[in-house]
Amino acid sequence: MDTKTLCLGVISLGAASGYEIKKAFEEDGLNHIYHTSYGSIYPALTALTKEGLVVCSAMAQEKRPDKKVYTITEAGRGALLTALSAPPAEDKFRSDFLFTMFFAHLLPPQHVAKLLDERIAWYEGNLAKMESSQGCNAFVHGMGLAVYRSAADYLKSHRQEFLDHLSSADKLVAE
Amino acid sequence: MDTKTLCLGVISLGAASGYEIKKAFEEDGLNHIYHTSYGSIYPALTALTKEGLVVCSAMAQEKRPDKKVYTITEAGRGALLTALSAPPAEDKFRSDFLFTMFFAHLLPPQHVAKLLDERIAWYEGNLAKMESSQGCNAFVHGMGLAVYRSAADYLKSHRQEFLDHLSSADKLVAE
DNA sequence: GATGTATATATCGTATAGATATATACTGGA
DNA sequence: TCCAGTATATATCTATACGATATATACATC
Repeated sequence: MDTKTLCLGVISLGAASGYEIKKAFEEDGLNHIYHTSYGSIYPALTALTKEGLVVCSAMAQEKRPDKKVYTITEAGRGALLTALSAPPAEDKFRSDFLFTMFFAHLLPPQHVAKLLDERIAWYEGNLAKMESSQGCNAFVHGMGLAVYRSAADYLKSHRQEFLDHLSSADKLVAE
Repeated sequence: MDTKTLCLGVISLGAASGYEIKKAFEEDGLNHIYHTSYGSIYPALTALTKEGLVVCSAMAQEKRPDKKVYTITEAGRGALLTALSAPPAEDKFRSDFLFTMFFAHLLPPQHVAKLLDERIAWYEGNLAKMESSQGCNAFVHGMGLAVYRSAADYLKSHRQEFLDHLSSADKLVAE
């Protein structure tokens, strides 16, 4: 799913600026589903405009920087439908944290404990945010909640076991 | 977590070739935790060798292409420890599928049903593979299992509800 | 008065993903 | 038997993506 499609999707829900598209991937229903950055969004919007899939209208704002609002065209709706009809790529979970835990035996136990606690807090913080906002698509929102909840639950219920396992393995090495 | 660190981590568990490092991120315990490609691995191995963090020994093989086996150095173990001690980035879940489901109202219902069934099968297939292999790190392996299981369970238990919701929303539009 | 956050666009360099090229050997089906 | 597909193995190329940075204004907070 390239950035052009991501932008087109957001704009299909209503005219938006690059800044607002970025926010949609941070706050709104798209959070934790896909990620993107200004470095990809702005060039994508320029390309979409050139291809006639969106139109741009500059908006002068009082007390705010000028805003460029992009609106989807009929051709844009067609292109979005085509892109969404292609077989979706595999779901990918990427975790610096789990990679680090894979090598926890190399790290001081108190550092591992700190990392575990921080990640539990991170998941719980996100869960609280997600639970308070209902998201625009209940099915997608619910899936995010289910996955994050299981991650938080797993970390909480296996934290001590893992730390115990690490320290007992350490003792064996010391012997 | 850059590719150099990913390679260094795998090599720290035992000497490995670029091909074997790739496999570690596809089959072994690192599957579903982090992803990388030859386009990143081979340049990373070259850089690691130049920096003296790994050493390369060419291995001629009978009936197989030559293999370059990389072994970690003491400096490499130090560099790995330093990299693992840095604060880990946020966990990121990226799903073409969920992004598509976010716009399910634009797609034919039977196509949405097909996508749901395929994704359920995909999660269940992965779960079966993960359950049969025990992984080298029980904690990390267990987290992967927990998350995938919750994803599969969620999709199975909300599939029909979602499809019903889509068709009823469709009827409202038609009226 | 200084610092931080929010709004808003844009670009730059590096890193990454994914496809492709090359080569050999084995396996399974038509 | 031949052909296609899969597995082993390295390497590179291009397009894209990420993350940091620059710029500018306004507002809140300390």
